[in-house]
Amino acid sequence: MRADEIAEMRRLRIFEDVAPERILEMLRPAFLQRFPAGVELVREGDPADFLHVVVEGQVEVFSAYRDRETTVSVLGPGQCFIMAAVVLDRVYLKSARSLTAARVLLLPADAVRRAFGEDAAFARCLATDLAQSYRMVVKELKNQKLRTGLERLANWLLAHRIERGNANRFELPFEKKVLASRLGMAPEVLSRTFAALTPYKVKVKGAIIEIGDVDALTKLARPTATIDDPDT
Amino acid sequence: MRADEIAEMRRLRIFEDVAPERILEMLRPAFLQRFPAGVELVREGDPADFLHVVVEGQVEVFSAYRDRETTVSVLGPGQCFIMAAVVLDRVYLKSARSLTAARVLLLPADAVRRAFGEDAAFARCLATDLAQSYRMVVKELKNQKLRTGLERLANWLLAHRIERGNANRFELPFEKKVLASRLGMAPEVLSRTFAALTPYKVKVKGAIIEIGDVDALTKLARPTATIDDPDT
DNA sequence: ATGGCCGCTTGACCTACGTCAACCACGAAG
DNA sequence: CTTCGTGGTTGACGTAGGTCAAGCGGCCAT
Repeated sequence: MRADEIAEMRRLRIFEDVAPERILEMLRPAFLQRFPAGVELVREGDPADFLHVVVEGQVEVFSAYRDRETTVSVLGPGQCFIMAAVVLDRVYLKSARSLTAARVLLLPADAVRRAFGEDAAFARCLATDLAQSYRMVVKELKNQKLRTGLERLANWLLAHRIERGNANRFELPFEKKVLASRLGMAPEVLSRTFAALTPYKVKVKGAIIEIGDVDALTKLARPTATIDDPDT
Repeated sequence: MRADEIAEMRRLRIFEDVAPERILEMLRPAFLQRFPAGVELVREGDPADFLHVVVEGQVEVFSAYRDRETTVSVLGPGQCFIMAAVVLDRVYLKSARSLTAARVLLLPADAVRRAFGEDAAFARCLATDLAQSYRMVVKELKNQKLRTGLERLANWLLAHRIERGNANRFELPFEKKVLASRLGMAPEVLSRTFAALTPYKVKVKGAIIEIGDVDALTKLARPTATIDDPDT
């Protein structure tokens, strides 16, 4: 890794409050790798050799069972995945593939575990990160078990609107079939569900979404802090 | 708290590898409380004042949205809940109620956070516990998104059979309506789904379940380590 | 330019599941 | 013993969502 790359890496959230020497020690055996789109980075069931951090691009985390497949999340720069498997030295529970061309930082699992065992600041860092991840999944589980497809889409749109700085017009960050899988429905159903939102002034033209009446959509979606607020 | 109670508490899994003085320091401001069945212990959306540990009895963790409700998990002795909220100093994401009469250890949140900040062993303990909890929820999310009700029930039965020491005959640990909610279906649907398992030699007489042909049920359920194995 | 591929949409149909209501079994309280 | 309440079951029906197939439009490569 080059010096400028190392400088870039140490600003990652997982290294917050960790001593600089410790960060360098962990980065020494690490790789910063480039992948084209559509590559499987990690396969469910394999032992966890690396802690992965997305530096650039998008990574889809998904899982398969029988002939079905579902995407658990889509990660962007700064987010890392499969921390729990690395900390516990277990197999990956999910697979991951690059959705776009991507740069990924690969931290060898044993180095991470050693740092976890020796460095209290890093251990705390991982703990808070794990706690946040845990809460995210819990929210997603509630989203799935308590809401219909229409409600999930409506709430996703509202959450994404906020993420985009309250923009009432934005482009979908990934393909509709990925969104469908993330929301837990078939692509065809997503199409129909978008169509069902036209009475609420949601316009769809290709990947461009326009939310014509935020209040109407909010009344339909009924967002809740304990499911939809990422800071709660 | 009495001396014998304190001795009982320090054997809890969350205190593994934590120095005895530290444990005592955390237990000093703690309460060991008894609750009758059916009491709400924690309400979703409230700030997290206590880390709860079930010492005796059963606790149902659930969440509500609009007029719906779903149970996220049912906890028994030794398991603790809402750790993530305590560590991050956020509100509870889920509610909890006692399903039976129960004894619960209540550790004040600020004491837990102080110990987390000062004691590396305890921080690591929380981190691994959080990592395990994280993986459990991920498995449950996959269970929900990738399987039908029939598959969820079949797999739950197999998992529970193992938990009971490979007993082919056992009693349900809680009411069927709770099981239905845990599995993510209406109580009526659970009844019908049980009925649909008779061709696979599953007999139901009240709360007693008899699995007549483990192989047949396994062939139907197709359990997977990355969803069903609690040690994976 | 054009042929082919891929993502998306639409329609028709089917299945899994939720809902509502009646009914039954069992146990607690009178 | 009777009565009532609660948990569970069953039937009839409605709805959400999956599936299959056809068609459409944009985009890339020849």
